[in-house]
Amino acid sequence: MRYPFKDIENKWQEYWNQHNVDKTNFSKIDNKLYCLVMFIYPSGAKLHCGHWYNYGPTDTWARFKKLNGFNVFEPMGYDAFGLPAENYAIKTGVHPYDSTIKNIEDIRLQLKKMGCMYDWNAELMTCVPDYYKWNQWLFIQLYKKGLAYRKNAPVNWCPDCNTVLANEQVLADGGCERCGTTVVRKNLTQWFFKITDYADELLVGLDKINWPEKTKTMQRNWIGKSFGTEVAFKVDKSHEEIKVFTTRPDTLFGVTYLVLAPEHPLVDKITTPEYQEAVEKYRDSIKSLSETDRTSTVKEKTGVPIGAYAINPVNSAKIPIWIADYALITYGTGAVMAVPAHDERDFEFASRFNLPIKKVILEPGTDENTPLTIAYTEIGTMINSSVFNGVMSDVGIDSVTDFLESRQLGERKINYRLRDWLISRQRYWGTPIPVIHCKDCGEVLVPESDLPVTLPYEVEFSSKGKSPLTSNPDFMNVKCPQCGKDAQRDPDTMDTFVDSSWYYFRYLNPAFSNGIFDAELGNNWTPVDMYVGGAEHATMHLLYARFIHKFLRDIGLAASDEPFRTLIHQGTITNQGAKMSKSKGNVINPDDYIVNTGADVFRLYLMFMGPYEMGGDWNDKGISGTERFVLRTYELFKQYTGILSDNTPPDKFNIVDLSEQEKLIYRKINQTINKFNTELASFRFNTAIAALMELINELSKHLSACRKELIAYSLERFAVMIAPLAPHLGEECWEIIGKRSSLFENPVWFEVDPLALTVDTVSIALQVNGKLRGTVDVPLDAPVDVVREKAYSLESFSKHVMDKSVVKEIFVANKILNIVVK
RNA sequence: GCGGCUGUGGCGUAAUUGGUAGCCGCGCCAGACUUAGGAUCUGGUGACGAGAGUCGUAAGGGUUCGAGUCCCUUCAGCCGCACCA
Repeated sequence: MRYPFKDIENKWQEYWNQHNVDKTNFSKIDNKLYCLVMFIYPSGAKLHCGHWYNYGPTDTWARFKKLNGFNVFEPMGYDAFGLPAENYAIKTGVHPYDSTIKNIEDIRLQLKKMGCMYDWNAELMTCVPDYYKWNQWLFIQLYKKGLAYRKNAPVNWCPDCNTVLANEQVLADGGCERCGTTVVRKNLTQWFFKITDYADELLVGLDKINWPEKTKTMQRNWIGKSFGTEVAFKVDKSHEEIKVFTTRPDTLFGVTYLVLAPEHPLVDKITTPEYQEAVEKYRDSIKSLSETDRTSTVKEKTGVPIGAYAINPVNSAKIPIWIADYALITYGTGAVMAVPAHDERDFEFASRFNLPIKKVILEPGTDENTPLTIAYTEIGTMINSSVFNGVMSDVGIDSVTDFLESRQLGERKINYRLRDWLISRQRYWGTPIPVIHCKDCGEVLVPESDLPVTLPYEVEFSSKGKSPLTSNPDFMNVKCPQCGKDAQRDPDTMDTFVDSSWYYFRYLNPAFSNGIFDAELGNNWTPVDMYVGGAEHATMHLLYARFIHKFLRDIGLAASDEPFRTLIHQGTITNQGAKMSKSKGNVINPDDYIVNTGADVFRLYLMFMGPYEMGGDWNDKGISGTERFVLRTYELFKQYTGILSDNTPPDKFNIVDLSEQEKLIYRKINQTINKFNTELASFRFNTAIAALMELINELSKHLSACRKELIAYSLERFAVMIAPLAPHLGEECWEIIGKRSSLFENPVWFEVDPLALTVDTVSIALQVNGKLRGTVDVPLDAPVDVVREKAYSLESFSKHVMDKSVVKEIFVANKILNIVVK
């Protein structure tokens, strides 16, 4: 390849750097555009193809916007805390701080070679006190509002990572999000952020943001809002009552037993002595099961009665109380009213344990005596339901609830599947929790003036199951800020998702020392206009960040309701069908490509592979195509070096003055700009590149036959379009034809000449009975008579019409003439 | 099990949104330049057929003058959810 990519790419990277081309002027806000990619998680390997696929095309979009006149801010940073660095330390003895800093240095060099217009003044990393101090500050503000609290609860414990995990970090198969090890349940006292307080707002806010529907659906399902009724059942021969949550109060008359979660606190109180042993045995038997095993729909339902009975508040029926693991302590009240006739799970359970099945909703077309083979869960007529007999069950939901509310037997209730965010981790490489535990004063916040609580360097990493920080007495032992007596620091660190919940604010001025971030800048520059990152964060980072954003708004630090206005997920690049990972040894190293073809070619190829949101399997067979394209472009421009010095192209040409070949070129240029604008605006890089390839094919055929002004006109526009895609090449081409300043320093974008978009002749498809029988070229908007006449004079067409009677004629101007014959 | 997305030449893909299927690129074939070509340029390239033509967008059916596009059934792949009462 004769294209000197190395020289050219170095040259422009140096130029951009020296002239501060990529630095954002934050004072100009009328045309601001904040373009963000999910920052890099450096605690393991270096940049791979997937990162490039995320960052390169997004930078192309940002550059396109910059050329279009936007004041673009595009930052990059490092999500630098986290388990991998610590696990690496356990394995090799290299301290997480050292390995992370080293890694970041390597990654920074790689990033700079990509030629993205990151504002390096804005670079940040989360593992330094300057940053995590504000995690601690945030924690304190949440605590003060009652939104950070500690409780003992059944939590997800990863035995391999030796730490608890948030619900969001447990995979569908019950594995740990980081290492895949099966997560077990443990009862532990842990710190939580009360995201559930924002459940409803997190739900309705989704309607206002431009995110992929799929992601919004996932968040909606994760939040899991359901409307229902809470009904109180008295326990027979006891003062206790059991509250159940149900979405089907219309089936209340059909309750034949009650189920408590095995962990339900009432179980110990109301189990009768003769059942105690069986209950304990049952509880033991399910202890070893993971949450996923317990909630698996394929597993046969298990449970035991506890000897106590409950009274149905609407008909005073005495019904047995059971415990069963299909009742979850973590959802609703931890108790279920079982209506086997109208709930599949209850039906299965009742059938297995010979519990009565009482029909209270009649399926249309059946009668009371029709036996049930499966639960009937649809709408029907209520029966065996006292005063509600004959009412349709969908109406009955409200009527029964009204009835219960009027007698104080129950009330309407909204339940969420979302649970509070467990943020403490029994790990070292994270933000220390700013709390001191005092024997007398209990949990005491570290005063804000004492922040940051600095993460000590010296710790023992392999202290299994205990927070590593406990191994450093200098860190752990402190005086209580309230009473001054000996006390101990909280030994846990925060989930790294806390770091990433507000980093987009900090980017605006990472050196800001008067607060978590510069709120004025924050108000001017957020929400983020475009956010690009992987879909795997749908119910983790992307949910947490929305929560924290709303909290920051509520304490007066943010003006908007949502952090990310538009969200796009890049597809996944796989290798031989498998996700690239270090452990599988199938990672494609982009560095090799940069050395062999240059950054421009590589990012062009990534964009050309296919639709951005689809991703695909890695295959470099086609890279020579983009290589050739770059070379052809470069050589075309070289042919016309300095053309602008003695030819000043006009803003537009008058089409009628142009020769046939000039018309062709003039139209093609304008059509391409037009197409390019719409394609690039919506991240369709592949089609934008295809349009430019078509253009260069056309240019290399006809450009030399054009007058100099039109050549200059065409090349100016071509350079501007190639620039966002291949920025070094774009700048170089811009310079070759004689432009004096950098394109990205003085952005330019050309208007389309609308007159050049219309053609004067169109090719019309001729069909007989829907089959193509030829085409004719006619003037634009030619009437049917003209087209018909031309069509019939065409033998390949007319021979299919001859000797047949015309039934119908369909004519769509400029498109098609279809004759239906018999 | 439920829900969603996807399925187009040898390959990656495109298709003005119901109107000439296969743009662009890879690969392949032929030619040009060349001491040489795994460089570059030009042309060709869905299948079958000598040709007229016929067939062709996972499979089958339907709506329509006309379907890759809309509807129904089935299959395959990917993703999400999975006892949430």
